[in-house]
Amino acid sequence: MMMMVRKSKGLGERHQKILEFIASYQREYKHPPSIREIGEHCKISSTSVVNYYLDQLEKEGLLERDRKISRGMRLVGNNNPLGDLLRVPVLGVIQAGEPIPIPPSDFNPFTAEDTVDIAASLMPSKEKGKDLFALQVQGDSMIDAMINDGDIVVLKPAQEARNGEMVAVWLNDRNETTLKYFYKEKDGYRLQPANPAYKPILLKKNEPLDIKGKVVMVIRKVDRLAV
Amino acid sequence: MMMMVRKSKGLGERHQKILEFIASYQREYKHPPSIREIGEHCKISSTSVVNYYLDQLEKEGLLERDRKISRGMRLVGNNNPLGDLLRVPVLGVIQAGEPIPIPPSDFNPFTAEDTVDIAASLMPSKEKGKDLFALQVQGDSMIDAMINDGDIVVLKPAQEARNGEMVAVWLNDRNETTLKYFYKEKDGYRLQPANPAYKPILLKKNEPLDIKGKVVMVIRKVDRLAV
DNA sequence: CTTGACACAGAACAGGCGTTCGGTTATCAT
DNA sequence: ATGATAACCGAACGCCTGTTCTGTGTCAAG
Repeated sequence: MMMMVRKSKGLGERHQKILEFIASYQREYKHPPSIREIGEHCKISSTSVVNYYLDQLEKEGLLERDRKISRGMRLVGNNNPLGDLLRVPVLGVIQAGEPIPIPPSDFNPFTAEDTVDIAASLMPSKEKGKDLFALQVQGDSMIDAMINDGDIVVLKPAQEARNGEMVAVWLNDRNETTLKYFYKEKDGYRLQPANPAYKPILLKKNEPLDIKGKVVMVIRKVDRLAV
Repeated sequence: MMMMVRKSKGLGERHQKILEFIASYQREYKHPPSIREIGEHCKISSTSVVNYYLDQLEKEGLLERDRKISRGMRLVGNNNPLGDLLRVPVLGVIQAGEPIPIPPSDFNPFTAEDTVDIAASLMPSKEKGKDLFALQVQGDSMIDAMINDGDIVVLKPAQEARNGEMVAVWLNDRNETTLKYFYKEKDGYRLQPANPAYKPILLKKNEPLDIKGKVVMVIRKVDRLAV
């Protein structure tokens, strides 16, 4: 009888096939396959052999298994078609002259109507708390922050900032919220546009500084037509 | 004995609790809980009652179940912490004076070293093919396209474009690839920067127009410090 | 040729887990 | 009061599924 012998130390043909099957199965059924299902689709007649391969894939670090649990396996890292999403509520619209809404502490993302999903892998682990919120930019008011009409800005609530962070700040004299890089200087604060073609705003120490949040991400969907 | 009676037709406290438990369990263990595990954490002593609630949640359209399959349940839509990701390969860097790389047809996302995950829900369904690719912007060369140093641009391969679409186009005379809105005009083409503070580029009909791809998304992570 | 590692097959075991059914308590309209 | 209905409980049934054990054919090293 013909036997497959793995020449190289790496992955054999069957390892690859199993990996691909798990990924495609999970894409289709939204849950992992059972050992027997893997066997059927990969022409492996014994569950013990599938188990044997899964053990190897686990040793290779390509798979994680929850023993004793039905379908308790998942592809590790980049092979997993299903991944963690952060559900970020879109609280409203930001535009010149409008204050930005702040999420109430009892905010429940389950009942939020408008949310955007962000792959958790895109976020630094520090920001993965559930207090993130998003705003949709309306108009050209954020153009000096390199942010276009329609962009989605993801923010983390904050009342203060460190040098170089982009913050949403309420400008009392202009009666608007805007996005700028924040710098503390010896005689006050400098709010620097992201686009060097625009001039910074200088605030004296005695002027009120009302930071609403830090920008952690900007997302622009370009599927619509521009003007 | 005290019984919970659902006054409103909507979700009761227990429905909510079960929903939240499934989400948190799935976030932690990467697979759905069993009926008995739900019961334990939600103080429901009978598996039949959990089943009873799951049926209701399914009828409400908040849950999908694969009967007969262990842990065969998933939260529907926005409640599901695990979702479809698009694995977009980052093929390289785009900067003034550099041509952008084009993905070879035999490109295998499984072996790609550098990828970004995009929540599938962020993409219009049309673009969900696997031929998307991404580029990292280096330098300020794309500043007129409202794209900053470090931004990630997601592109769909294309050789032509319709009016109003943002394209990556090779400018032969300038010896660089750039991102502009595309417009066809009667005597040629107009390549319009996204920022109205910059002037458009006008191309005559006889000048070569070399479109590399259409921009479908721009992602800016603002966790780093700016200059 | 012997030995051992490897790649399998098949069967049996045991626990996990969804399902179902009979029964109980509380609320409410009639 | 009374029946209907919704919200439970507990136990039993039985399939699903991971695990384990015994055995076999292949191949390369000693």
